[in-house]
Amino acid sequence: MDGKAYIAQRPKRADGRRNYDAILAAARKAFESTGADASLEDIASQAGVAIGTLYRHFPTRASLVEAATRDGLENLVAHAERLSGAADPLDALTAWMREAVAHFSTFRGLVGILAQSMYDEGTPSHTMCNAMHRSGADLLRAAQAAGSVRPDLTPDELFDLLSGAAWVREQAAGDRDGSPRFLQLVLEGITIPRA
Amino acid sequence: MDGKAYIAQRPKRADGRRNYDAILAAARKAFESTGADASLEDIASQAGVAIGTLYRHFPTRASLVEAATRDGLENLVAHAERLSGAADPLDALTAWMREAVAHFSTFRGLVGILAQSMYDEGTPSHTMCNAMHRSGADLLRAAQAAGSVRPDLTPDELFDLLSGAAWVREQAAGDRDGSPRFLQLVLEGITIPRA
DNA sequence: ACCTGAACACCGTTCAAGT
DNA sequence: ACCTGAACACCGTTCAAGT
Repeated sequence: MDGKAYIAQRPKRADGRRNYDAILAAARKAFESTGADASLEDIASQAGVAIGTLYRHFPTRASLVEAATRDGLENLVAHAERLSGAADPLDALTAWMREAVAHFSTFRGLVGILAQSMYDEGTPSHTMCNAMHRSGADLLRAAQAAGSVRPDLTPDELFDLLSGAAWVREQAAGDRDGSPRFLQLVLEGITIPRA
Repeated sequence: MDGKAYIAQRPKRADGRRNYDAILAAARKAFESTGADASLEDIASQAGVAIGTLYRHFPTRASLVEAATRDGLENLVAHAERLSGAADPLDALTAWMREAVAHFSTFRGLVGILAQSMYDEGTPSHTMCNAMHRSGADLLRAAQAAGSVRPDLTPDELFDLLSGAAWVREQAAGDRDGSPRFLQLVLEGITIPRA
């Protein structure tokens, strides 16, 4: 709520940096196989460090999740900037939306954390969520200005749709992944047919 | 996976039935305030019984969730049957969809349990999910036969859309509930304008 | 600055003893 | 048939002692 969330930083000392990296690698693996509520003790032992070391670098689970997803979400924002000003703003928006859904559902439980972080300043991922919100809003505005997307759709609504699609994807066990179709239905619902 | 999930039954002996009911009441209250992962010990103590008694009646958390939501979801199915054969099949479908979203998001975590139960037979809520699937499919088919809904939409996809809307609603903290708008966008996306 | 691991707390789950 | 609560297991979190 007060924008004071702790953001993990890569240490300067060599041993600290080695452990930091090992914990992040173990965390990504554990999150992907077990979900965002994977055991922190397992992660520490997989990384070959004591549990206190994990807590020293990542005082909360949220700070670990933030650090584990930071690069991927930064890429998503960077890609949006590359797409902005594209020849076809609708193509740009839909391509970005597909990518966003994939990133949001990197592991089970992530999209819920991101959805909470979007409107809670006291959360480590809030800053990144704000950046994504801006990126998405820019692409949306361009597509609306081109007359390709219904003009009454707000950025908040866009993110609800993206999050819903990502959540459906995260629920899907292996085969039955309804999210491409989900997103397709959403897209056909919000786009304006070329006359 | 094997359809052998334990379904809680209301005991015949008076003291057992009293405790069973008290546990269910406490569970509903706890689920609504804390979510589906509310502490079972808290629920037991709120109900005025020992933890062993809770486990006797509800051997798994899933069986308690199933029992706590059984009546509400039965009503949803019953309502679908009343709506079937309505004068306007599209109105019937949309009314039912709104009701379904409300029921699916009775408390935080429920829609995830239901989404899992839909395709996992080894789960207490699977039977009820099947019934809801049938109900929704009937209303969908009627609306499609009337030419009101795009004919390529499958019941599975309908439930993905409903679940997505319910999940958005469950994430929303108090005020910002995007689910009515979410559902509205979905509905406008899947319906066929009357010519 | 950073690491370790024992210590504490909390909660889920089981089960022997009881009515 | 049903209830109780102690006992065990597991895991998150902290912190004093160490390098």
